[in-house]
Amino acid sequence: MAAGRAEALPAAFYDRPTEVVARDLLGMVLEHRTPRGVIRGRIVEVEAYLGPDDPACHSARGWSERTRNLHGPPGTAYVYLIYGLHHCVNAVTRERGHGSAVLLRAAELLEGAALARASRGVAGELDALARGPGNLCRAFGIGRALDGASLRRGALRILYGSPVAEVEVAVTPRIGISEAVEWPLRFLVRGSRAVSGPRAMR
DNA sequence: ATCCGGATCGCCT
DNA sequence: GGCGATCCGGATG
Repeated sequence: MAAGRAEALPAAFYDRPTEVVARDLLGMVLEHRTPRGVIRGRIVEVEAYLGPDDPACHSARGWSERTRNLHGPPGTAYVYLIYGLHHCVNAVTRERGHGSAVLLRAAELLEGAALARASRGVAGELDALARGPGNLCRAFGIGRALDGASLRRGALRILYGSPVAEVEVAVTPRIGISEAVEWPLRFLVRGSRAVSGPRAMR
């Protein structure tokens, strides 16, 4: 796959085992073109949710109206509300109907930091703007309106960036779940100051 | 009809 | 490290 071009990742990128997609999303670029301007960030932390056989995955409890887009074609955005106030954005993986996805947990802002700060309503440090899945969605202005949107065309896309070398990647258990707690499905860029979670998880 | 708990965050102690 | 904010789907009666 060609690197370094401002081109959206193709469906084939997403139509692979979810752990592989998750790991390969590190270093790719999340872009949201809004009426107010463009926000771009380098993805530095993700988690894989494997599908019906993964008890921590929303699809483990079958199909529902809320999780409809988790079962969409590869490269679909699955956005949902958690704890009544935070949004989380996922990239759907594998074939349509499988019900697996990668949660985007943190990004380093490359462009549109002022816009992101405005959306966040905070004057925080740059690295904290999109640290954590809820913060990432607020910084990028991602809400339920984007649930089901294609990440390959449209306002919200994931573009080629620079692949992250193996030595730069750390793998840990996922954060905030109560099932399959030990499964090593969280991937992060070592040393990135935008990564969320306690130090022990980095 | 009601109740529960969640892939979180920021402020409090 | 603990807790409240605040919504909605799913389970239970």
